[in-house]
Amino acid sequence: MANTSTRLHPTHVVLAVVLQVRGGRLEALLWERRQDPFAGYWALPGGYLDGGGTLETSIRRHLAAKVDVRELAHLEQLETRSDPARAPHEWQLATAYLGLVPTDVNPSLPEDTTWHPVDKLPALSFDHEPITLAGRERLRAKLSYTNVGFALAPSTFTMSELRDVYVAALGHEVSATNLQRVLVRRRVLQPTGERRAPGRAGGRPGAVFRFRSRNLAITDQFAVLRPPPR
Amino acid sequence: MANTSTRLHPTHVVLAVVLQVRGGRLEALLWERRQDPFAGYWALPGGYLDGGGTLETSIRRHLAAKVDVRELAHLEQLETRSDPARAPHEWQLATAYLGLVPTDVNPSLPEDTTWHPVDKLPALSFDHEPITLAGRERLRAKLSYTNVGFALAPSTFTMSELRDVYVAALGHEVSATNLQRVLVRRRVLQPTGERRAPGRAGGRPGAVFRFRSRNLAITDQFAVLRPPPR
DNA sequence: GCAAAAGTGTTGTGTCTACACCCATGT
DNA sequence: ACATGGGTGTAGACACAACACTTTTGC
Repeated sequence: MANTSTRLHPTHVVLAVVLQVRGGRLEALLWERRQDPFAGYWALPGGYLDGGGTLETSIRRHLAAKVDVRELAHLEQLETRSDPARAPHEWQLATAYLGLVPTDVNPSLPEDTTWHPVDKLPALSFDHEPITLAGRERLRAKLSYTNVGFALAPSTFTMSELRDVYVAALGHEVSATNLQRVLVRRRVLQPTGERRAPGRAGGRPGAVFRFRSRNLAITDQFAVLRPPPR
Repeated sequence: MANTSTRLHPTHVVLAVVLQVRGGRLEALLWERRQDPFAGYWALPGGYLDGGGTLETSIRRHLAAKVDVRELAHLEQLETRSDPARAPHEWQLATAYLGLVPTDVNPSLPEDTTWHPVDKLPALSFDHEPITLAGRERLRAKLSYTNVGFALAPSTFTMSELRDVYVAALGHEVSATNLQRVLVRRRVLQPTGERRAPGRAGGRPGAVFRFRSRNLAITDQFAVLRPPPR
Protein backbone atom coordinates (compact mmCIF):
# COMPACT_ATOMS: atom_id res chain seq x y z
CA MET A 1 0.00 0.00 0.00
CA ALA A 2 1.09 3.54 -0.55
CA ASN A 3 2.88 5.14 2.35
CA THR A 4 2.27 8.63 3.65
CA SER A 5 4.87 10.38 1.56
CA THR A 6 3.49 9.00 -1.67
CA ARG A 7 0.02 10.15 -0.64
CA LEU A 8 1.26 13.68 -0.23
CA HIS A 9 3.33 13.78 -3.38
CA PRO A 10 2.12 11.82 -6.35
CA THR A 11 4.79 10.45 -8.62
CA HIS A 12 4.75 11.76 -12.15
CA VAL A 13 5.25 9.69 -15.23
CA VAL A 14 5.66 10.79 -18.85
CA LEU A 15 4.41 8.55 -21.64
CA ALA A 16 4.39 8.70 -25.39
CA VAL A 17 2.05 7.28 -27.98
CA VAL A 18 4.54 6.84 -30.81
CA LEU A 19 2.79 6.12 -34.10
CA GLN A 20 4.08 5.06 -37.47
CA VAL A 21 2.44 3.71 -40.60
CA ARG A 22 3.95 0.29 -41.24
CA GLY A 23 2.79 -2.16 -43.85
CA GLY A 24 -0.32 -0.14 -44.56
CA ARG A 25 -1.39 -0.07 -40.91
CA LEU A 26 -1.08 2.49 -38.15
CA GLU A 27 1.09 0.99 -35.43
CA ALA A 28 2.12 2.05 -31.94
CA LEU A 29 5.39 1.44 -30.17
CA LEU A 30 4.97 -0.76 -27.07
CA TRP A 31 7.25 -2.61 -24.68
CA GLU A 32 6.44 -5.68 -22.66
CA ARG A 33 6.55 -5.30 -18.89
CA ARG A 34 8.54 -7.97 -17.07
CA GLN A 35 7.77 -6.77 -13.58
CA ASP A 36 4.71 -6.06 -11.51
CA PRO A 37 2.48 -4.27 -11.63
CA PHE A 38 1.14 -5.52 -14.94
CA ALA A 39 3.95 -8.00 -15.63
CA GLY A 40 3.32 -9.56 -19.05
CA TYR A 41 1.24 -6.62 -20.21
CA TRP A 42 2.33 -4.15 -22.85
CA ALA A 43 3.05 -0.53 -22.04
CA LEU A 44 3.68 2.81 -23.67
CA PRO A 45 7.31 3.94 -23.59
CA GLY A 46 8.15 6.52 -20.94
CA GLY A 47 9.11 6.68 -17.31
CA TYR A 48 9.33 8.87 -14.28
CA LEU A 49 9.71 12.56 -14.83
CA ASP A 50 13.31 13.43 -14.19
CA GLY A 51 14.51 16.67 -12.66
CA GLY A 52 15.98 19.66 -14.38
CA GLY A 53 13.89 19.76 -17.52
CA THR A 54 10.40 19.92 -18.88
CA LEU A 55 8.00 17.07 -19.45
CA GLU A 56 8.95 17.24 -23.10
CA THR A 57 12.69 16.93 -22.55
CA SER A 58 11.96 14.13 -20.14
CA ILE A 59 9.88 12.12 -22.59
CA ARG A 60 12.54 12.69 -25.25
CA ARG A 61 15.14 11.28 -22.88
CA HIS A 62 13.02 8.24 -22.10
CA LEU A 63 12.29 7.65 -25.75
CA ALA A 64 15.96 7.82 -26.60
CA ALA A 65 16.22 4.41 -24.95
CA LYS A 66 13.70 3.00 -27.44
CA VAL A 67 14.13 4.84 -30.71
CA ASP A 68 16.49 7.39 -32.10
CA VAL A 69 14.75 10.58 -31.09
CA ARG A 70 15.86 12.32 -34.24
CA GLU A 71 13.41 10.09 -36.05
CA LEU A 72 10.48 11.75 -34.29
CA ALA A 73 9.12 14.21 -36.81
CA HIS A 74 6.50 15.58 -34.43
CA LEU A 75 5.84 15.56 -30.70
CA GLU A 76 2.95 17.20 -28.89
CA GLN A 77 1.31 16.97 -25.48
CA LEU A 78 -1.89 14.96 -25.33
CA GLU A 79 -3.31 15.02 -21.81
CA THR A 80 -2.55 14.42 -18.17
CA ARG A 81 -4.30 11.51 -16.48
CA SER A 82 -4.88 11.69 -12.76
CA ASP A 83 -7.33 9.03 -11.64
CA PRO A 84 -5.96 7.97 -8.23
CA ALA A 85 -6.78 4.37 -9.13
CA ARG A 86 -4.95 4.41 -12.46
CA ALA A 87 -1.84 2.83 -10.93
CA PRO A 88 -2.47 0.16 -8.30
CA HIS A 89 0.79 0.55 -6.40
CA GLU A 90 1.14 4.29 -5.98
CA TRP A 91 -0.47 7.66 -6.52
CA GLN A 92 0.77 8.46 -9.99
CA LEU A 93 0.00 11.14 -12.52
CA ALA A 94 0.80 10.58 -16.15
CA THR A 95 1.29 13.14 -18.88
CA ALA A 96 0.98 11.62 -22.33
CA TYR A 97 2.56 12.84 -25.54
CA LEU A 98 1.89 11.99 -29.15
CA GLY A 99 4.97 11.26 -31.27
CA LEU A 100 5.01 10.57 -35.01
CA VAL A 101 7.62 8.72 -37.05
CA PRO A 102 7.79 8.97 -40.86
CA THR A 103 7.53 5.82 -42.91
CA ASP A 104 11.00 6.16 -44.38
CA VAL A 105 12.81 5.40 -41.15
CA ASN A 106 12.89 2.04 -39.41
CA PRO A 107 14.34 2.53 -35.96
CA SER A 108 16.16 -0.37 -34.38
CA LEU A 109 14.39 -1.39 -31.19
CA PRO A 110 15.41 -3.03 -27.95
CA GLU A 111 14.47 -6.67 -27.25
CA ASP A 112 11.31 -5.97 -25.30
CA THR A 113 9.89 -3.39 -27.70
CA THR A 114 7.86 -3.81 -30.88
CA TRP A 115 5.23 -2.17 -33.02
CA HIS A 116 1.56 -3.14 -32.63
CA PRO A 117 -1.34 -2.22 -34.91
CA VAL A 118 -3.50 0.31 -33.09
CA ASP A 119 -6.68 -1.47 -34.05
CA LYS A 120 -5.44 -4.77 -32.65
CA LEU A 121 -3.74 -3.78 -29.42
CA PRO A 122 -2.63 -6.45 -26.96
CA ALA A 123 -3.62 -6.18 -23.29
CA LEU A 124 -2.17 -2.87 -22.12
CA SER A 125 -1.10 -1.91 -18.62
CA PHE A 126 -2.62 0.94 -16.61
CA ASP A 127 -4.77 3.27 -18.74
CA HIS A 128 -2.47 3.00 -21.70
CA GLU A 129 -5.15 1.73 -24.04
CA PRO A 130 -7.44 4.78 -23.81
CA ILE A 131 -4.37 6.98 -24.03
CA THR A 132 -3.27 5.24 -27.22
CA LEU A 133 -6.70 5.59 -28.74
CA ALA A 134 -6.79 9.27 -27.74
CA GLY A 135 -3.49 9.68 -29.56
CA ARG A 136 -4.94 8.15 -32.68
CA GLU A 137 -7.98 10.42 -32.49
CA ARG A 138 -5.79 13.48 -32.13
CA LEU A 139 -3.78 12.40 -35.15
CA ARG A 140 -6.91 11.79 -37.21
CA ALA A 141 -8.36 15.19 -36.40
CA LYS A 142 -5.12 17.00 -37.11
CA LEU A 143 -4.65 15.21 -40.43
CA SER A 144 -7.84 16.96 -41.49
CA TYR A 145 -7.06 20.55 -40.62
CA THR A 146 -3.27 20.77 -40.31
CA ASN A 147 -0.23 19.67 -42.27
CA VAL A 148 0.79 16.91 -39.77
CA GLY A 149 0.93 14.56 -42.67
CA PHE A 150 4.58 15.58 -43.02
CA ALA A 151 5.34 13.70 -39.81
CA LEU A 152 4.06 10.39 -41.16
CA ALA A 153 5.03 10.66 -44.82
CA PRO A 154 8.51 10.07 -46.20
CA SER A 155 10.43 13.13 -47.33
CA THR A 156 9.21 12.78 -50.91
CA PHE A 157 6.42 10.63 -52.28
CA THR A 158 3.93 10.10 -55.04
CA MET A 159 0.27 10.77 -54.39
CA SER A 160 -0.60 7.12 -54.13
CA GLU A 161 2.12 6.59 -51.55
CA LEU A 162 0.75 9.51 -49.57
CA ARG A 163 -2.76 8.21 -50.02
CA ASP A 164 -1.73 4.90 -48.48
CA VAL A 165 -0.35 6.73 -45.46
CA TYR A 166 -3.60 8.68 -45.00
CA VAL A 167 -5.69 5.55 -45.45
CA ALA A 168 -3.72 3.73 -42.75
CA ALA A 169 -3.93 6.63 -40.33
CA LEU A 170 -7.54 7.59 -40.94
CA GLY A 171 -8.89 4.07 -41.33
CA HIS A 172 -11.06 4.81 -44.33
CA GLU A 173 -10.70 5.16 -48.08
CA VAL A 174 -9.16 8.32 -49.48
CA SER A 175 -9.05 9.25 -53.15
CA ALA A 176 -5.53 10.09 -54.32
CA THR A 177 -7.00 12.40 -56.93
CA ASN A 178 -8.94 14.52 -54.49
CA LEU A 179 -6.29 14.31 -51.78
CA GLN A 180 -3.85 15.89 -54.18
CA ARG A 181 -6.24 18.64 -55.13
CA VAL A 182 -7.05 19.45 -51.53
CA LEU A 183 -3.46 19.51 -50.31
CA VAL A 184 -2.16 21.43 -53.28
CA ARG A 185 -4.99 23.94 -53.06
CA ARG A 186 -4.11 24.46 -49.42
CA ARG A 187 -0.49 24.88 -50.43
CA VAL A 188 0.57 22.03 -48.16
CA LEU A 189 2.15 19.99 -50.94
CA GLN A 190 4.74 21.11 -53.43
CA PRO A 191 5.60 19.21 -56.62
CA THR A 192 9.31 18.44 -56.83
CA GLY A 193 9.18 18.22 -60.61
CA GLU A 194 10.49 14.66 -60.51
CA ARG A 195 8.57 11.54 -61.42
CA ARG A 196 8.85 8.10 -59.97
CA ALA A 197 9.39 5.10 -62.27
CA PRO A 198 6.46 2.67 -62.26
CA GLY A 199 6.66 -0.83 -60.76
CA ARG A 200 6.98 -4.00 -62.78
CA ALA A 201 3.24 -3.98 -63.47
CA GLY A 202 3.66 -0.85 -65.56
CA GLY A 203 1.61 2.27 -65.27
CA ARG A 204 2.28 5.92 -65.74
CA PRO A 205 5.11 7.32 -63.62
CA GLY A 206 3.79 9.38 -60.73
CA ALA A 207 4.72 12.95 -59.96
CA VAL A 208 6.80 13.33 -56.80
CA PHE A 209 5.70 15.76 -54.08
CA ARG A 210 7.02 16.99 -50.79
CA PHE A 211 5.44 18.83 -47.89
CA ARG A 212 6.13 22.53 -48.23
CA SER A 213 6.80 22.84 -44.50
CA ARG A 214 7.77 20.31 -41.87
CA ASN A 215 6.49 22.41 -38.99
CA LEU A 216 2.95 22.06 -37.75
CA ALA A 217 0.59 24.63 -39.24
CA ILE A 218 -3.16 24.94 -39.35
CA THR A 219 -4.19 24.74 -42.97
CA ASP A 220 -7.95 24.64 -42.80
CA GLN A 221 -9.18 27.53 -40.75
CA PHE A 222 -12.64 26.62 -39.60
CA ALA A 223 -15.02 27.48 -42.36
CA VAL A 224 -17.67 28.85 -40.11
CA LEU A 225 -17.43 31.71 -37.69
CA ARG A 226 -14.11 32.76 -39.01
CA PRO A 227 -13.15 36.44 -39.00
CA PRO A 228 -14.24 38.35 -42.10
CA PRO A 229 -11.52 38.65 -44.76
CA ARG A 230 -9.37 41.85 -44.65
CA MET B 1 16.46 27.91 -2.99
CA ALA B 2 14.78 24.59 -3.57
CA ASN B 3 15.89 21.81 -1.25
CA THR B 4 16.63 18.27 -2.28
CA SER B 5 13.17 16.87 -1.71
CA THR B 6 11.52 19.47 -3.91
CA ARG B 7 14.05 18.66 -6.63
CA LEU B 8 13.09 15.02 -6.56
CA HIS B 9 9.36 15.55 -6.34
CA PRO B 10 7.91 18.55 -8.11
CA THR B 11 4.87 20.08 -6.51
CA HIS B 12 1.75 20.02 -8.65
CA VAL B 13 -0.67 22.86 -9.01
CA VAL B 14 -4.06 22.93 -10.71
CA LEU B 15 -5.27 26.14 -12.32
CA ALA B 16 -8.38 27.23 -14.15
CA VAL B 17 -8.97 29.80 -16.83
CA VAL B 18 -12.56 30.71 -15.97
CA LEU B 19 -14.17 32.76 -18.71
CA GLN B 20 -17.45 34.62 -18.89
CA VAL B 21 -18.87 37.19 -21.28
CA ARG B 22 -19.57 40.29 -19.22
CA GLY B 23 -20.63 43.63 -20.61
CA GLY B 24 -19.89 42.52 -24.16
CA ARG B 25 -16.36 41.47 -23.35
CA LEU B 26 -14.73 38.14 -22.61
CA GLU B 27 -13.39 38.24 -19.08
CA ALA B 28 -11.28 35.94 -16.93
CA LEU B 29 -11.48 35.37 -13.21
CA LEU B 30 -8.30 36.46 -11.40
CA TRP B 31 -7.23 37.01 -7.81
CA GLU B 32 -4.56 39.34 -6.55
CA ARG B 33 -1.59 37.73 -4.81
CA ARG B 34 -0.69 39.28 -1.46
CA GLN B 35 2.38 37.15 -0.84
CA ASP B 36 5.58 36.38 -2.61
CA PRO B 37 6.36 35.14 -5.10
CA PHE B 38 4.58 37.63 -7.35
CA ALA B 39 2.97 39.65 -4.54
CA GLY B 40 0.80 42.30 -6.18
CA TYR B 41 0.43 40.32 -9.38
CA TRP B 42 -2.79 38.70 -10.50
CA ALA B 43 -3.18 34.93 -10.71
CA LEU B 44 -5.49 32.26 -12.03
CA PRO B 45 -7.58 30.53 -9.38
CA GLY B 46 -6.34 27.14 -8.28
CA GLY B 47 -3.90 25.64 -5.83
CA TYR B 48 -1.94 22.59 -4.94
CA LEU B 49 -3.28 19.26 -6.08
CA ASP B 50 -4.85 17.60 -3.10
CA GLY B 51 -4.84 13.89 -2.46
CA GLY B 52 -7.58 11.39 -3.00
CA GLY B 53 -9.05 12.66 -6.23
CA THR B 54 -8.32 13.61 -9.79
CA LEU B 55 -6.98 16.87 -11.11
CA GLU B 56 -10.51 17.74 -12.08
CA THR B 57 -12.03 17.17 -8.66
CA SER B 58 -9.14 19.13 -7.23
CA ILE B 59 -9.65 22.17 -9.44
CA ARG B 60 -13.37 22.04 -8.65
CA ARG B 61 -12.56 22.11 -4.96
CA HIS B 62 -10.23 25.06 -5.37
CA LEU B 63 -12.73 26.91 -7.49
CA ALA B 64 -15.44 26.38 -4.91
CA ALA B 65 -13.59 28.98 -2.83
CA LYS B 66 -14.01 31.54 -5.61
CA VAL B 67 -17.28 30.82 -7.38
CA ASP B 68 -20.16 28.49 -6.91
CA VAL B 69 -18.99 25.51 -8.91
CA ARG B 70 -22.50 24.73 -10.04
CA GLU B 71 -22.23 27.84 -12.18
CA LEU B 72 -19.51 26.24 -14.28
CA ALA B 73 -21.30 25.03 -17.36
CA HIS B 74 -18.21 23.41 -18.84
CA LEU B 75 -14.78 22.35 -17.63
CA GLU B 76 -12.04 20.73 -19.70
CA GLN B 77 -8.32 20.15 -19.38
CA LEU B 78 -6.08 22.52 -21.29
CA GLU B 79 -2.44 21.58 -20.84
CA THR B 80 0.27 20.82 -18.31
CA ARG B 81 3.13 23.28 -18.03
CA SER B 82 6.47 22.02 -16.81
CA ASP B 83 9.19 24.56 -17.46
CA PRO B 84 11.44 24.18 -14.39
CA ALA B 85 11.81 27.97 -14.32
CA ARG B 86 8.09 28.68 -14.40
CA ALA B 87 7.95 29.10 -10.61
CA PRO B 88 10.94 30.82 -9.03
CA HIS B 89 10.66 29.25 -5.59
CA GLU B 90 10.13 25.59 -6.30
CA TRP B 91 9.94 22.93 -8.98
CA GLN B 92 6.29 23.10 -9.83
CA LEU B 93 4.14 21.56 -12.53
CA ALA B 94 0.81 23.13 -13.38
CA THR B 95 -2.17 21.54 -15.08
CA ALA B 96 -4.55 24.12 -16.46
CA TYR B 97 -8.28 23.76 -17.05
CA LEU B 98 -10.73 25.85 -19.02
CA GLY B 99 -13.99 26.67 -17.25
CA LEU B 100 -16.95 28.53 -18.75
CA VAL B 101 -19.69 30.47 -16.94
CA PRO B 102 -22.95 31.45 -18.67
CA THR B 103 -23.89 35.11 -18.83
CA ASP B 104 -27.04 34.64 -16.78
CA VAL B 105 -25.25 33.97 -13.53
CA ASN B 106 -23.23 36.50 -11.58
CA PRO B 107 -21.28 34.66 -8.93
CA SER B 108 -20.42 36.52 -5.76
CA LEU B 109 -16.66 36.72 -5.38
CA PRO B 110 -14.22 36.99 -2.49
CA GLU B 111 -12.47 40.31 -1.76
CA ASP B 112 -9.29 39.59 -3.69
CA THR B 113 -10.99 38.22 -6.81
CA THR B 114 -12.43 40.03 -9.84
CA TRP B 115 -13.06 39.67 -13.54
CA HIS B 116 -10.59 41.10 -16.04
CA PRO B 117 -11.05 41.50 -19.81
CA VAL B 118 -8.88 38.95 -21.54
CA ASP B 119 -7.61 41.47 -24.03
CA LYS B 120 -6.52 43.87 -21.30
CA LEU B 121 -4.98 41.59 -18.72
CA PRO B 122 -3.06 43.05 -15.79
CA ALA B 123 0.43 41.77 -14.95
CA LEU B 124 0.00 38.06 -14.27
CA SER B 125 2.12 35.85 -12.07
CA PHE B 126 4.06 32.83 -13.30
CA ASP B 127 3.06 31.74 -16.81
CA HIS B 128 -0.59 32.54 -16.23
CA GLU B 129 -0.83 34.96 -19.13
CA PRO B 130 0.05 32.45 -21.87
CA ILE B 131 -2.21 29.94 -20.16
CA THR B 132 -5.10 32.40 -20.19
CA LEU B 133 -4.56 33.17 -23.85
CA ALA B 134 -4.38 29.46 -24.63
CA GLY B 135 -7.74 29.09 -22.90
CA ARG B 136 -9.24 31.79 -25.08
CA GLU B 137 -7.84 30.14 -28.21
CA ARG B 138 -9.31 26.80 -27.20
CA LEU B 139 -12.66 28.43 -26.63
CA ARG B 140 -12.56 30.20 -29.97
CA ALA B 141 -11.73 27.04 -31.86
CA LYS B 142 -14.42 25.02 -30.12
CA LEU B 143 -17.05 27.69 -30.71
CA SER B 144 -16.55 26.96 -34.39
CA TYR B 145 -16.92 23.21 -34.49
CA THR B 146 -18.74 22.23 -31.29
CA ASN B 147 -21.77 23.36 -29.35
CA VAL B 148 -19.74 24.93 -26.46
CA GLY B 149 -21.79 28.05 -26.95
CA PHE B 150 -24.23 26.56 -24.43
CA ALA B 151 -21.65 27.13 -21.71
CA LEU B 152 -21.44 30.88 -22.34
CA ALA B 153 -25.03 31.66 -23.34
CA PRO B 154 -27.92 32.06 -20.92
CA SER B 155 -30.45 29.25 -20.85
CA THR B 156 -32.67 30.97 -23.42
CA PHE B 157 -31.87 33.89 -25.68
CA THR B 158 -32.71 35.73 -28.85
CA MET B 159 -30.34 35.51 -31.77
CA SER B 160 -28.95 38.99 -31.22
CA GLU B 161 -28.20 38.16 -27.59
CA LEU B 162 -26.40 35.04 -28.73
CA ARG B 163 -24.63 37.00 -31.42
CA ASP B 164 -23.30 39.39 -28.79
CA VAL B 165 -21.90 36.47 -26.82
CA TYR B 166 -20.14 35.08 -29.89
CA VAL B 167 -18.79 38.49 -30.83
CA ALA B 168 -17.31 38.95 -27.37
CA ALA B 169 -15.75 35.50 -27.32
CA LEU B 170 -14.48 35.44 -30.90
CA GLY B 171 -13.41 39.07 -31.07
CA HIS B 172 -14.84 39.73 -34.50
CA GLU B 173 -18.19 40.55 -36.07
CA VAL B 174 -20.77 37.81 -36.47
CA SER B 175 -24.01 38.12 -38.37
CA ALA B 176 -27.00 37.11 -36.29
CA THR B 177 -28.81 36.06 -39.45
CA ASN B 178 -26.16 33.64 -40.56
CA LEU B 179 -25.31 32.50 -37.05
CA GLN B 180 -28.90 31.39 -36.67
CA ARG B 181 -28.92 29.53 -39.96
CA VAL B 182 -25.68 27.75 -39.21
CA LEU B 183 -26.61 26.70 -35.69
CA VAL B 184 -30.13 25.67 -36.62
CA ARG B 185 -28.91 23.72 -39.64
CA ARG B 186 -26.48 21.89 -37.39
CA ARG B 187 -29.35 21.21 -34.99
CA VAL B 188 -27.49 22.95 -32.19
CA LEU B 189 -30.23 25.50 -31.54
CA GLN B 190 -33.88 24.83 -30.93
CA PRO B 191 -36.61 27.48 -31.11
CA THR B 192 -38.64 27.60 -27.90
CA GLY B 193 -41.65 29.07 -29.69
CA GLU B 194 -41.58 32.10 -27.41
CA ARG B 195 -40.72 35.63 -28.42
CA ARG B 196 -39.01 38.29 -26.41
CA ALA B 197 -40.60 41.74 -26.06
CA PRO B 198 -38.57 44.51 -27.71
CA GLY B 199 -36.72 47.19 -25.73
CA ARG B 200 -37.90 50.78 -25.31
CA ALA B 201 -36.56 51.63 -28.76
CA GLY B 202 -39.10 49.34 -30.36
CA GLY B 203 -38.39 46.72 -32.96
CA ARG B 204 -39.86 43.40 -33.80
CA PRO B 205 -39.85 40.89 -30.93
CA GLY B 206 -37.15 38.29 -31.38
CA ALA B 207 -37.72 34.55 -31.39
CA VAL B 208 -36.32 32.80 -28.34
CA PHE B 209 -33.94 29.83 -28.72
CA ARG B 210 -32.19 27.38 -26.51
CA PHE B 211 -29.29 24.99 -27.02
CA ARG B 212 -30.63 21.54 -27.78
CA SER B 213 -27.99 19.91 -25.61
CA ARG B 214 -25.89 21.25 -22.80
CA ASN B 215 -23.22 18.58 -23.17
CA LEU B 216 -20.22 19.12 -25.37
CA ALA B 217 -20.66 17.62 -28.83
CA ILE B 218 -18.78 18.02 -32.08
CA THR B 219 -21.19 19.54 -34.55
CA ASP B 220 -19.01 20.25 -37.55
CA GLN B 221 -17.20 17.11 -38.54
CA PHE B 222 -14.22 18.23 -40.56
CA ALA B 223 -15.37 18.73 -44.09
CA VAL B 224 -12.33 17.22 -45.66
CA LEU B 225 -10.95 13.74 -45.26
CA ARG B 226 -14.00 12.54 -43.46
CA PRO B 227 -15.09 8.95 -43.88
CA PRO B 228 -17.41 8.32 -46.84
CA PRO B 229 -21.12 8.39 -45.94
CA ARG B 230 -22.80 5.07 -45.01
C1' DG C 1 -2.76 -4.32 -78.05
C1' DC C 2 -3.87 -4.62 -73.24
C1' DA C 3 -3.52 -4.00 -68.34
C1' DA C 4 -2.06 -0.94 -64.79
C1' DA C 5 -1.33 3.25 -62.64
C1' DA C 6 -1.46 8.36 -62.83
C1' DG C 7 -3.58 12.53 -64.10
C1' DT C 8 -7.32 15.81 -65.97
C1' DG C 9 -11.89 17.68 -66.84
C1' DT C 10 -16.30 18.31 -65.41
C1' DT C 11 -20.51 18.14 -62.97
C1' DG C 12 -23.01 18.21 -58.95
C1' DT C 13 -23.76 19.16 -54.06
C1' DG C 14 -23.68 21.16 -49.70
C1' DT C 15 -22.42 24.97 -46.82
C1' DC C 16 -21.51 29.19 -46.06
C1' DT C 17 -21.58 34.80 -46.88
C1' DA C 18 -23.69 38.92 -48.38
C1' DC C 19 -27.30 41.70 -49.21
C1' DA C 20 -31.73 43.23 -50.46
C1' DC C 21 -36.07 43.23 -48.86
C1' DC C 22 -40.04 42.41 -45.67
C1' DC C 23 -42.25 42.26 -40.81
C1' DA C 24 -43.58 43.70 -36.10
C1' DT C 25 -43.13 46.63 -32.55
C1' DG C 26 -42.57 51.50 -29.72
C1' DT C 27 -43.07 56.36 -29.86
C1' DA D 1 -45.55 57.84 -39.85
C1' DC D 2 -41.15 56.39 -38.99
C1' DA D 3 -37.31 54.58 -36.50
C1' DT D 4 -35.65 50.33 -34.69
C1' DG D 5 -34.55 45.85 -34.61
C1' DG D 6 -35.92 40.96 -36.20
C1' DG D 7 -36.61 37.75 -40.05
C1' DT D 8 -36.74 35.82 -44.88
C1' DG D 9 -35.36 35.05 -49.63
C1' DT D 10 -32.02 34.54 -52.78
C1' DA D 11 -27.86 34.75 -55.37
C1' DG D 12 -23.06 33.88 -55.46
C1' DA D 13 -18.60 31.91 -53.85
C1' DC D 14 -16.19 28.13 -52.62
C1' DA D 15 -14.54 23.60 -51.50
C1' DC D 16 -15.15 19.27 -51.98
C1' DA D 17 -16.77 14.35 -53.90
C1' DA D 18 -17.58 11.51 -57.64
C1' DC D 19 -16.73 9.81 -61.89
C1' DA D 20 -15.76 9.57 -66.70
C1' DC D 21 -12.05 10.02 -69.61
C1' DT D 22 -7.17 10.54 -71.08
C1' DT D 23 -2.14 9.73 -70.65
C1' DT D 24 1.96 7.04 -69.90
C1' DT D 25 4.13 3.20 -68.81
C1' DG D 26 5.31 -2.43 -68.73
C1' DC D 27 4.51 -6.64 -70.86
